[in-house]
Amino acid sequence: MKAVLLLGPTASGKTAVTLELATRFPIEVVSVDSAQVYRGLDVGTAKPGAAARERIPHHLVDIEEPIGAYSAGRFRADALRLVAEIQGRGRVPVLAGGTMLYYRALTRGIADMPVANPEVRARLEARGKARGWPALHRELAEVDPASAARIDPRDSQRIQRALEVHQVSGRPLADWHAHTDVTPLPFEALAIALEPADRSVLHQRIATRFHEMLEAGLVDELRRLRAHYRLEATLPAMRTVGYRQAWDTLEGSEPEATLADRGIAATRQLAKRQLTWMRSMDALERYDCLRPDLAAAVSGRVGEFLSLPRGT
RNA sequence: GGCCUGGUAGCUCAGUUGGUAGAGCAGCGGAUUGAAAAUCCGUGUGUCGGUGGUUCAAUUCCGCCCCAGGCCA
Repeated sequence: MKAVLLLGPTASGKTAVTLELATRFPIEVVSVDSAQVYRGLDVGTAKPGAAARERIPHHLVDIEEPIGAYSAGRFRADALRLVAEIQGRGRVPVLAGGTMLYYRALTRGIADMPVANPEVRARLEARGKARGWPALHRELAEVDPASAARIDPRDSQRIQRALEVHQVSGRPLADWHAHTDVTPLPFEALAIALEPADRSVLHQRIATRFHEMLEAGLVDELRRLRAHYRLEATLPAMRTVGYRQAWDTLEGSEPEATLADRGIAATRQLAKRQLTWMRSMDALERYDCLRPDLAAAVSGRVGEFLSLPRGT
């Protein structure tokens, strides 16, 4: 069985490519996106609209509450299940998105370690803030020297996670990692990567798109979300690009006049990190996402891939 | 037209009692195993507005010019 993987940074044109693919193949899209999973975050995540979702089934979009927390581990399980289901319907799964950790969890596996534990995290968070993360890093070195050596003493999130896993399971994180299941994907994959030949053009697109999001009511959307849910700035959904900056404006900690610039800069930084991930990954077929015939070119390649007999 | 203030990194600015300069933000490179659109690490990219003068040496002192803002006409 076959599946198409479509990776690219924000604003690289993934949506346009999937729309083109849908005109030629019976596809269903599995979103590889850590922000589009949250219901209500529509404008700022460039979520596919009602029209697109009517034409093409989209999975892993709007599956979690804004006060919830999705994860790489859940993504791997969900994506594997969905690929099988889609193939069972005789259709072609297209896994498209820009959350590279999710992509990695899918293709290279993820250790079967304990899930997030909110109570333990809250406790560690409080202690980290009170004593400083280097102090907790020294504690980590006692129980999990391998992870401590790998993690920077200032990297709050990773120190917290490593201590959490140890406290919950009694085993060091490094142990769990050493036993990561690396079973190959149960399907044949064509992995397409969209990268800009000229970064500055992507930057222009990002700026244009962010201004469009503001005009489309990004701030009002956040205002409504805040009225309906008990949101906190620390929630994953509220730390996403655009919503985080709009949050700061609504709270009054940053001026509204700088919102566009702050959002655009954050988006550029996101794109840069996504591109760093992509540079380090192999087995990708790379396309310049700025070429005018991008959708047609990818579509042609996908047609070739799907018509080839299995295994050739 | 006259006077005043400013012109230094992509932006906002600091600084050099004369020895060619540094912060924040932005940018760029990297890490990335259940919060990842997160969390971190590394890294100054510069005819110091132009031009002439003084000086061993000028971004710094002086003259003139240009530009921006303010005040007065």
